[in-house]
Amino acid sequence: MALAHAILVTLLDKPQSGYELGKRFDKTVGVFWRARHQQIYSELHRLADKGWVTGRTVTQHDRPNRIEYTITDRGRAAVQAWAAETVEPPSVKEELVVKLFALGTVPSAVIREQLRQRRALHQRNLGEYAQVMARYYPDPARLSGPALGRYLGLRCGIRSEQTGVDWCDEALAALAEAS
Amino acid sequence: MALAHAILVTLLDKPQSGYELGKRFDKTVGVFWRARHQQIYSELHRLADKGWVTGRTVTQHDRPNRIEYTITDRGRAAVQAWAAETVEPPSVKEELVVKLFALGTVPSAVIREQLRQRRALHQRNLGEYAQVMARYYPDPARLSGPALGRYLGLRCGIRSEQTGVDWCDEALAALAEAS
DNA sequence: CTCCGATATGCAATTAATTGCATATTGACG
DNA sequence: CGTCAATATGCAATTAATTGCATATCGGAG
Repeated sequence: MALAHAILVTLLDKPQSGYELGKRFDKTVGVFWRARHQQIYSELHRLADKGWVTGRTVTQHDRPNRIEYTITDRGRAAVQAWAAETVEPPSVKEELVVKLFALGTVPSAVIREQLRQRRALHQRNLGEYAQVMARYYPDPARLSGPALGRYLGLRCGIRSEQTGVDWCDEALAALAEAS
Repeated sequence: MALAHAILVTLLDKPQSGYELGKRFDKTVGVFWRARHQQIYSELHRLADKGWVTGRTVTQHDRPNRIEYTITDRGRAAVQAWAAETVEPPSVKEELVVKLFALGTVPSAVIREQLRQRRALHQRNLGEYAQVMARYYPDPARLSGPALGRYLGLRCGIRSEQTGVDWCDEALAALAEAS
């Protein structure tokens, strides 16, 4: 029941359509709670049924109409109640490490190739985050409220991507010797 | 389709019952691919149907009988095929960061409390990992094969728990000022 | 003797998530 | 003019995962 809350939290910022939410998700909250567009659309219907959001069709002439969702007071109350609940520990699905456990049965060259790809992914994400940081948070010391929260989320992303790069390097070094 | 492979990988080490797999999961592979016992039992049935594992009932006198599963050659082949496939990017569900995005609507004291709890969790995990490290990998330089893979998995866990602690500290410091 | 906790396995119902597909508009490219 | 990409929303089927419950044995505590 937390995708609902991830969507609500995004709507706190401003009213948005399902499509926008989907796009936005990729960059911000979605990094920490990924969802496909189908899931977002159906969750929005459920949220509307519960009265936590209201939808309004916005007629557009240059492109298909969109349905803009606004969080309601009851939705805001739901966010506050949820925020006060005990937080669940993070859930990770990290297939690459599972593959490492198969070393011995699987040739290390196969694993090394995947480690290189993973390293490149982390590096790419780091680059993107650096851009966001430079563009939106040039002066982190002055932040407060929602902006501070988003900044700290970005910092979390940066730290874990950097950790990913470092770990890949360590693993690649260890496997190079062991070849 | 990757819980199946997580189980197979664990069975590479030695034949195990569903119960053992469940216990083991908590400590090793399960850190990177969590699953409940119900899921493990039903997945084992599916794996047996596919002929990737074989089950054998072991009569026990001091406790209930258990079904010990052994990976087959076809199972081993499946592991190798899976290992060569492109690895999926890690999927994270990190509710705590989502909550941070609600700052402004949610009082920062609520978030701070949860950050403290999360920090304690990371610290606790670090302690457990340190024990495993001391007990099983006192001399990492000499490792090879499956043991090296498990060691690198542990290193991944240690690095990300440490990153978690550091990030919590950063967030707590930032929120203390902003109160 | 009864209850509790660890061991050991599992079913059934529900919810969450993925996969595959469907539809419709507009502008740009060739 | 046809096709492609981006915008925009959604259904249906399947799979994965969670929640809640059920059962059974054994040893130890009270």
